[in-house]
Amino acid sequence: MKKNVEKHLTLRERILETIRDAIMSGALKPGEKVAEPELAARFGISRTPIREAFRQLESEGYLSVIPRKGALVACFSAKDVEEFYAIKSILEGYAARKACSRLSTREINKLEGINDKLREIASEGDVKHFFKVHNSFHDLFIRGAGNEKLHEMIASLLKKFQRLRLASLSKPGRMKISVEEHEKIIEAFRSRDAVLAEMLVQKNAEYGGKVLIEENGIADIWSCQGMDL
Amino acid sequence: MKKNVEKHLTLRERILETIRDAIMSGALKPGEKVAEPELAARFGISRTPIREAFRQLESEGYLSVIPRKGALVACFSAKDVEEFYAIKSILEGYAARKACSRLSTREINKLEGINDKLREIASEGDVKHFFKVHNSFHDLFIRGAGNEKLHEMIASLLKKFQRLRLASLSKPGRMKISVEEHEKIIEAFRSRDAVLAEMLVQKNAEYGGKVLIEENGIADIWSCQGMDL
DNA sequence: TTTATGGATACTGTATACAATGCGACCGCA
DNA sequence: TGCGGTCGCATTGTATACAGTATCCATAAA
Repeated sequence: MKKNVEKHLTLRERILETIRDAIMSGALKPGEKVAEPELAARFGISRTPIREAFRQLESEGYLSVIPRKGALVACFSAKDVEEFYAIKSILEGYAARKACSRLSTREINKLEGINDKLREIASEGDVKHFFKVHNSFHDLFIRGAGNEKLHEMIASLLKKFQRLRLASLSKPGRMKISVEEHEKIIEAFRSRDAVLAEMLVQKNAEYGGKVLIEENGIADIWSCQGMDL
Repeated sequence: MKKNVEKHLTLRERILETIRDAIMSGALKPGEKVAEPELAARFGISRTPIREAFRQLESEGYLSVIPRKGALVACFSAKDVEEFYAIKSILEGYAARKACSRLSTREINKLEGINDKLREIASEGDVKHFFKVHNSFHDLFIRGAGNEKLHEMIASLLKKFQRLRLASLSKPGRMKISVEEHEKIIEAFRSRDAVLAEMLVQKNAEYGGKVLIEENGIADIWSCQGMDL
């Protein structure tokens, strides 16, 4: 009776989104155990769709399922973070290089518009809002590379590490710096300097990682001390 | 009573491997429908573990599951192939660049040893054997980059497109050229020329893709004409 | 007091039963 | 003959029941 539109989604699909959101938002913490019967009771459904959702979440890297023991929310080690930002840097850098010759003037203007908005949000200090708009900035030029698989790969990678990136942007002054970096990137796009654009985007990504690793690390928040995988 | 060692694998894990192998080897063709009841009957198990395996295979990109319609083996379009080789090129290239300064002389010698073996197999014309050893060559220097996540990403990407790469290597003369390219790559490693190594590995990957796309394409074998998604 | 062993409990893995939806064939009508 | 609708079957989605195993706690022995 409520939302007939999305009533055609299967229970599995809905529970999948629910759990994934809970993990990304931090409601479910890394290392925390996720029990099937509890979720089944909570949502008033059987274990079957939940188990199927678990399998997908495991493949996507959100859960570590240990046979006959159960599912744990995946943890990040410092090395994971380092590796993540390295890969992000390569892939986004490549996307920027390719996009440089493909972006229309109209799209570059749109990037400028997004960045103007980001500057505004940054001065207000609304990190979550900044994060959303920030994502659309990157999304735009990554799509511009014209490689759909690449776009998917980056998107799923970013999704998995969303918490970390949010934490990175939350560091004092990070938002402002981000806006300035974007400005330079836009400049490179305008002058169709592919090499420069790639370099700037790479630096941008690497900097995001450094901020997290250097300042007292992530160990206290995201890793799972005393837990083996 | 048969194989106690691997008896501790769950049915789901075993059926997962079985289906994935069937897809990678081509026993299950792209676009072909995979029915749960049939598999259940064939292996004498219930649908439950099969369904869970489907969810993983879907996340990994081997199956396209359409709600209430069933599972199809995923298809490749020409664009998929193009995009795949582009990504492979970037990631492997980066791995080579990083590995260049990290590989020990011992490891480089091992690469040389593998390539000698490849030359031998190439002259015999055993494509499947060549393929296996060829993979170990790439695996070695990709691991050498010291980025475990990168290694995983490349591995899962290659796995998914295994059929294509095998087809690429099967083109006449491709194996011999591959050996020669490897030689140059090893040379670059020896002289610790990271930029050259990256460039060569990229070219190597791109060439593998070109071979497939240019020569009468893949459309006749791998794509699914008249099928949407 | 500490450790080991036994059982109870709770959870995972699998099977089966049932519900709901989609597809196709057959029949009726124009 | 062609088109449309309805019925029935097959397949997918979900629930439930059962079996096997791991964990925890209590009790007993050293």
